[in-house]
Amino acid sequence: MARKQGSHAGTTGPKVRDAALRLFARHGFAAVSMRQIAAEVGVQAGALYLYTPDKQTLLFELMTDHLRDLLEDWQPPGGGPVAELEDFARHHIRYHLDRPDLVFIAYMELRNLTPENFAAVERLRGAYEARLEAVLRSGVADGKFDVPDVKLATMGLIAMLTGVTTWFKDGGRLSRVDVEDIYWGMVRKAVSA
Amino acid sequence: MARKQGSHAGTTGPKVRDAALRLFARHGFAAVSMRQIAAEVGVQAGALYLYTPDKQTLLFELMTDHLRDLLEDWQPPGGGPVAELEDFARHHIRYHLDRPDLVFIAYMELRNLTPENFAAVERLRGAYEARLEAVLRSGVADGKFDVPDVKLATMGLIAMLTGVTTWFKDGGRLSRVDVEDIYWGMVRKAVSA
DNA sequence: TCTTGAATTGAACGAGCGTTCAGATAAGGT
DNA sequence: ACCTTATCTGAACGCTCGTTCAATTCAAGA
Repeated sequence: MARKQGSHAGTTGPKVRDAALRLFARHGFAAVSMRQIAAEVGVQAGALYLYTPDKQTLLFELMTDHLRDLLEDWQPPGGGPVAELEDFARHHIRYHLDRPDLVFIAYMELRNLTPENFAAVERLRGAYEARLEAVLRSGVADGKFDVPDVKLATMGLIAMLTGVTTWFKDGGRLSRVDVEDIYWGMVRKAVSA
Repeated sequence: MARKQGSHAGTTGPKVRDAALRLFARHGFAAVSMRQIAAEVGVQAGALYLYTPDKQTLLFELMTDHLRDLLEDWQPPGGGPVAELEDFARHHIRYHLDRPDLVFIAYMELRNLTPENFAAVERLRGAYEARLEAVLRSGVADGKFDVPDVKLATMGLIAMLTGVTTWFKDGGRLSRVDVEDIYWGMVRKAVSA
């Protein structure tokens, strides 16, 4: 009854995060117990506290790491507003289809964050939205796009693109590239001058 | 310590549902206890079981009543695909802005339903989506719309429109009608031939 | 006014919760 | 081979959970 064979912080730590991610996404933060996470990892509940100060921080760090990844994943590539908007749309869809659990959690469990943690997550999300907003604004400025309200268009487009995670299944009627193409077509037309 | 003054099933019943709705939306189904709901209503926890067989059914009935309302709220008004699409978009936005808590719950708490209850809710949601799908399909048939995939366009448009609940605040920069107009403009262009 | 039944209390049930910690064991540098 | 230290166990803490039920009181029809 003590340290286990093969135990190593470098392997257990990520396993804790993976298990928490999967379980939070499937059942919701509040519905998942530390003992369930521990069972998934193969340790006792007490051992989790070597890797996180508490349950709330576990959630918070999953969210912020995800949003930081998302921000790093896309920088405006240049080439003008239309090319940048296409690049954004395709990257957004790819990133979201690759990490459905993280996306789900980052949208759904905001209310389980403390006010400070919530503010930090909202700041990161705002930074991402500002990227798209800047592309739209520059496209409006040189007459490539026509939208009555850039902020609203930003929110509308992100909602539409993110929604792909709610229905897309690999091996279905449409491939990922098909989906990218079709969404990009709708985005392009929705903001076209 | 027993029956309270002014007690009446006709008043307590709705109060239970209202309190559950508000609390579920704010904190999540799993994070809300029957005792919290009871406190909000002004009764003891045991009394709730006169109005619902259990906590899960309370959630399920909130969802199904909402979706049935949504289905009743909009019938194709005729006048051709373009007019019908506009009517759908405007109704969808209005309905969702009027019931943010119900909308939130119906999207977020699906994973807390039993498989049977989940299937029933999905059936209702599918019926609603089929309404929009039919409008798009008829518009494509007579050349008014051009979308590469009607099903995907349906999901994309509903996601975009529903997303309005995540950011709209009354008294902000844009009125509800402004928002309706702008979203309708984007929808129209996104599916335009 | 009396009686009947609907509405509610308050206590209790067993179970599970997040978190802490002393003690035990394996890993890894010397 | 030894020793230190990182890793983990298992028990325990006080608390809350959903749900049940006998007892009690109010409302309302006769």
